[in-house]
Amino acid sequence: MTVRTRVAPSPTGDPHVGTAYVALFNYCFARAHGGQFVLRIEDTDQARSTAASEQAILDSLRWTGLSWDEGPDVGGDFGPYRQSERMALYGEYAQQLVDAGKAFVCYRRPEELEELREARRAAGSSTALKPSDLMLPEAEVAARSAAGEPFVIRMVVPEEPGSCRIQDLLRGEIELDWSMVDAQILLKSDGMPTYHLANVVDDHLMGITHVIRGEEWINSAPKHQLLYEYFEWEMPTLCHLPLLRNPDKSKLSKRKNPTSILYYQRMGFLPEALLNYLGRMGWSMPDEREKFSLDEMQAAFDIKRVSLGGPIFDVEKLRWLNGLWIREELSQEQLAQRLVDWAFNAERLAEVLPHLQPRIETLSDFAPQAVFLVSGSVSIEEESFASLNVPTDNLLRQLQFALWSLEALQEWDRDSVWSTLKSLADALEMKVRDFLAPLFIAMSGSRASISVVDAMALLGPDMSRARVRHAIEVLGGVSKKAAKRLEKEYRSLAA
RNA sequence: GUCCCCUUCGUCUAGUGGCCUAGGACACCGCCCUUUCACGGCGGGAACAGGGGUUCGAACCCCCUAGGGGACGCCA
Repeated sequence: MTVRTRVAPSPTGDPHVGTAYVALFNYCFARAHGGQFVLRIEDTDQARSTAASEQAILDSLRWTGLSWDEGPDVGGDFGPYRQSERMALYGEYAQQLVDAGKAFVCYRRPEELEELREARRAAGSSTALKPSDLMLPEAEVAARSAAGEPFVIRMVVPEEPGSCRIQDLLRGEIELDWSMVDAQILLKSDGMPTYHLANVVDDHLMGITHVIRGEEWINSAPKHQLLYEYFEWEMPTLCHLPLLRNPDKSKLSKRKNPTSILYYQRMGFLPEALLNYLGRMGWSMPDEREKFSLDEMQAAFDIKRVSLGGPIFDVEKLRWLNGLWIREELSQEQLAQRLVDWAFNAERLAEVLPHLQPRIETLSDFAPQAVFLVSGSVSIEEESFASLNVPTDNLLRQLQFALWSLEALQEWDRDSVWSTLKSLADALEMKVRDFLAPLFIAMSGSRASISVVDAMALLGPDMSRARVRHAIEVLGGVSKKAAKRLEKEYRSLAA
């Protein structure tokens, strides 16, 4: 038995807790059955996949304590630096399908696709585009081909009414209508495969027998099943896990919650506790105990004990569990070591000291000035902003705009943060100093601290954003209505 | 809008036809321990979404309704 987790690097390089969640269940399932657990990195999207973002996700998964087996080397090593090999690999399989009449070359332009979809939406039906919808007259195809227009390869899908049956390990049989399944793009115009093709080809080449993934994939299972049929390969067993949710029950997202593993690491959660907590999401020990190690979970693991309701990620309970681990599982010496490794190691100090050395007169000045860099959150209230003499509404506006721009930021370093905030201040026709003032307080809890941009770089994206969010909340929050109005204004600023 | 998935305390869950007057945990409240605060101990309030069936018997099986979520991309 071989079980895999596909890990998708995010453009910002933040490894998502959802990835660790799925990986944990894959790990336990594989190990409990004496099988192999392997990782497969998604690198079919050139925008999100860099050597750094791949390394980041691997590192943070390793931090949680999960381990994996070396899988077969499919299509060359991972990474964009080996892209040409991978293109050749998937291109071959795509061609194989084209030759067999199971896939076709498509020269449709994005505008045309949008038009077709719009027409269907207006008709109130499914927006799935079928091969016959996409067909162009032969002369047109020849013309576009001769003009060197970009093309994609799409899969052929059934057009007649009917449904497809999918077997799910937890849900049993799921019946999905073919009318919902579109002529999925297999090979993009840049020559890279989409998830769907890469997924099936990789899994086959890697000898994957079980696929445990998020519920969001159920709807594309028919495509995958069809591809297995086209290639005449044996299909792995599918199992769809429930999705982790925000407190408002929507799919866990960084707009509403810190979702990066790095955040929980920086926040001072123990990897054992984080994994333990994730193991309690939709799953329970047979004896119902709350605290258990990875080994214990694996030993008692039974995939049938997964409950299907999407669990809400509750940081309060995670904190309690983390406290249990600290109190009950760590000796004083071990705790001391954890503390050192966490924030008081030479490497971290080297990042922080350049900013603080010029500002301290005695060694004891260090702690009060650095406290906000190691704290999980800063204690601020509405009063904290009073000295700025800016109306609350304006403060909220500035903070909300800053938050949005920071959420959109792809690279998190001093310069990127600075230029984003600077251009925002310019757009608002504000002095950078005035614009940054409330952010200063949001980050550090005071008006006197190291440069806010440096502080954000040191704190990292999730921690920084969480603090801006906290400040907004402290100031009374932004109502839905106000958010809508602000968003409009924000968009016009960006334009 | 269309299709799919889901539905036990506020939250995480136990529960697979009688053991359920529905158990545990977080959070909350009260009491005890304690020079304070935590920790710890004891206790409390708090749920089977609604309606129909099936059955001697339904949280558990079936149907309908409602609610929530997801998918509908040259993202994964």
